Amino acid sequence: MATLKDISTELGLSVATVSRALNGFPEVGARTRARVQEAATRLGYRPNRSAQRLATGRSGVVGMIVKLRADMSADQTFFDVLTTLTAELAARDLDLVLSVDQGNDPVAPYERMLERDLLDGFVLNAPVPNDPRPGFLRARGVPFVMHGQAHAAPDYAFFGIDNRAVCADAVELLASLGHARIALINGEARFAFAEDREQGFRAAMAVEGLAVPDGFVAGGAPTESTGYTQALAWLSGRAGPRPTAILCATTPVAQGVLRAARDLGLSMPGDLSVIAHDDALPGIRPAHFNPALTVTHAPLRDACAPLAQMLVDHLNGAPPARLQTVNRAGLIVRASTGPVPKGEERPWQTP
Amino acid sequence: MATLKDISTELGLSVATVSRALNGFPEVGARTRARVQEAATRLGYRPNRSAQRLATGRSGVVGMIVKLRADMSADQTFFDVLTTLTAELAARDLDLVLSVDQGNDPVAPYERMLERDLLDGFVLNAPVPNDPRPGFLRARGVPFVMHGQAHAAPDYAFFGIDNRAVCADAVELLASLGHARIALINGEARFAFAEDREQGFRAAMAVEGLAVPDGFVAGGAPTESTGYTQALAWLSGRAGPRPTAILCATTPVAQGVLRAARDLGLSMPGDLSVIAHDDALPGIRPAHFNPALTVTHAPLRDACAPLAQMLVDHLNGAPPARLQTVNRAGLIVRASTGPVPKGEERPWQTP
DNA sequence: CTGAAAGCGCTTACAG
DNA sequence: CTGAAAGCGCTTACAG
Repeated sequence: MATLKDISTELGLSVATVSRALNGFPEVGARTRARVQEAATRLGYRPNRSAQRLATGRSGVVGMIVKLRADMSADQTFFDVLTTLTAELAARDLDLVLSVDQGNDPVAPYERMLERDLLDGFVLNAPVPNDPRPGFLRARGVPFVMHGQAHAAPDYAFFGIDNRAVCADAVELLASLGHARIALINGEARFAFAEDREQGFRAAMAVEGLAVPDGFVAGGAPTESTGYTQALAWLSGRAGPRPTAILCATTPVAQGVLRAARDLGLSMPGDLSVIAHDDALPGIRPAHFNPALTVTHAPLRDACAPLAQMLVDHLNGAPPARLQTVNRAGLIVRASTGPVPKGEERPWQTP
Repeated sequence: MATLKDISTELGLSVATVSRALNGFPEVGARTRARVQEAATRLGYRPNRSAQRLATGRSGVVGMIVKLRADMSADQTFFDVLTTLTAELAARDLDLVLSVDQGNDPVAPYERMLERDLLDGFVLNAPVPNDPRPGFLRARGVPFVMHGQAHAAPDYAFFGIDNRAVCADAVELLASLGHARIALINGEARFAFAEDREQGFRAAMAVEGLAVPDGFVAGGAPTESTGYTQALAWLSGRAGPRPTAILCATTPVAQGVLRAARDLGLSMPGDLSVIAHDDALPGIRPAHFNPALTVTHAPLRDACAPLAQMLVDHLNGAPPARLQTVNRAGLIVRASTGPVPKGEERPWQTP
C-alpha cells in the first residue's frame, strides 16, 4: 500500500506538500498538485483512514440506533434508508455503526453507545413528537442530524419533508373533485410525521369547509393488511358514513385499500378515490397498481445524501441551525382519483 | 479522554507496561495488572481505536455486501442477522460496513469494496451452490467467514446448520406418523441452503421408501403468500395428487399454508400435517399459530457470535479450515402434525 | 508556495 | 517483570 512518503520520495517533495496537494489546500501550486495527483493514482495511493483519524482526532464513525419493533420487517422503509445512508456516509469517509435497542428509554441507548464507542456523531431516525434525543445529545455536545423533524422550530440539523403539505395537497385535490367525506389512514400515531400529517389533514379540511367525522382518521403499521382491514370497515358501511375518498400513509396501505374496494365490488375512481403518500421504495410500482395510484411523491432515500452532507458540515463546524432542509413532496395524479360519485358532492354543490 | 500516558503517569509506570497489562500479556505481574485496571476504570480509559489500528496495521473494519432484491423487505431474516452481527462484531472491536449491490456479477462488488475501503475481511451471506466468492477472496488473501455453506468440503471458515438434516428429520417424523404423500415448499432454488434441503428431503423420502411425485417440490420467496398460493394449488386437488403433509421453508410460509387449509375447510392435523423450519425471527411465534406449529428450530441469529469469533480468530492467524461449525436444528413437535388420515396411509400399512 | 518537525495514541521488538 | 524507543501514516502550526 502506497503512503504519502512513497509519493513524496517519488517526486522529491515533502510529505507535507503531498498531503496538502491531495487535500485540496489552495496554497499548493497547480503544477505541483497535478504531479502529485498523477503519482498518487499511478502508485494506487489510498489514504490510511486510521492515520487520518488519529491525526485529526476524529473517529470517522457515526452511530445510528434502531429500535427493534415486532413489525420491523413489515416496514420496508428502514432497509432502503439504511443502505443508502451507509453509501452516502462512506462517500464522505464515515462509517455507520448500528446498534439495536429493545428498551423503552429513548436516550439510554445513546448513552451506552457513547460510552462504548468513540463516535463523531449520530443520525437520528424515527422522530417522535417532542423527541428527547436532541436535548440529550446537545447537552453532551454530540453532533447529530435528524431524519425528519420532531419540534416546531428546531435548532438542530435535520432533513425532512413537509408532512402537513402532504395531506393538505391531497385534500385540496380531492375537494376540487367534489369530495366531502375524506378519510385518512395515517402512520402510527407515535411518530412525529404522523402527527404532522394529521394536523395538515385537519387544517386543510377546515379550509375547505369540510367536516371530519369521528373515526375518519385511523392509523397503523404501514402495511397492506392495515389498509385492507380499515378500508373494509369503512366501506362496508357498517360503522357510520362511508368515505368517498381515502388518503393512505404509504403505497402498501393503498394496496390494501384497493383490494378491499375490489372485494366489495366498488369501482375506482367511480365509487372511491384513493391517494397515497409514496416513499418510492424499491420494488413497489404505484403506477402499475390497478388502478394506477395517485400519489404525493418523495423518495425516502433522497434524504440520505443531504443528511450525510449535513453531518459532515456539522462536524466541520457549521452551525446546526443552518443545516435544515424541508422538501416538498410532488403530486402525481393518476387513475385512482376522480370526481366524487353523483349525489355525494360536497354540501354547497348539492342542489 | 484518558490515554495510556495518563494512566502511566498516574501510577509511575511506563505506557508499555500499562498497554501490556490492559491487553492481558502474561508477563505482567498480578499486582501491577490490578493497579492498572483500577486506574483505567477510575480514569474512564477507553482505547483509541484509530491509534490501535494504526499501530497494528489493521483497519478494524469488515465488509458485508448485500444484494438488493425486490423482495428484500419481505425477507425478515436479513434485518435480524444484520443487527445481531453488528453487535457481535462491535463486541470484538470490529465495525461492519455494508455495501449494497444491484448487479449480476457475484464478485465485482467485493473488488470495488476492496479498492475503496481498507478492510480486514468480509462476512459472506446468502451462499449459492459453487459460490465463486471464496475462491476470489482466497486468491487475494482476504480473510472471510461465510454464513452458510456453499461447497461440499469447504476449506474456508463458515457457520451453518445441517440443512439436509432439517428436511430429513421432518420426513422421518411424518413417515413415522404414516404419511406417504409429503410435499415441500422450499426456499428459493438459487440458494445453497435450498439445494441442501431438497437433497435431504429426497434422500430421506427414498430411505422411507416413499415416492416424490412431480410437482411436490416447490420453491419461492419465504413469505406467507408463497405458502398460501402453493398450498391452495396442491390442496384444491386440481393438479394431481393431494399431499397429506407439507414441509415449509419458513414459518411465514407455514402461515400461508395454514390459511389455505382453513379456507378449504381442512382440519389440522386431521386432514393435513404441516411442519416448518423456524429461524426464530423476532415477532413470529409459531407456538401461537393455529394450530401450534411443529418445527425444526435453529435461531438464525445464533450464527452471529460464532461468525464474529471465527473472523477474529482468522484475523489472528487461525487456519480457516479449522473454523467451521455446523449446528443441528432441534425438532419441536406441536399440534400441526399428526397421524395420516385414514385411507391415506403409506403403502405397506394399507391392507 | 514548500519543508522540517512535532504530535495524534497506540503496539512491540529489543534490552535489561 | 518493566522500560526506553521506534514506528504506524497521517495533519498542521510554524518558518521561511
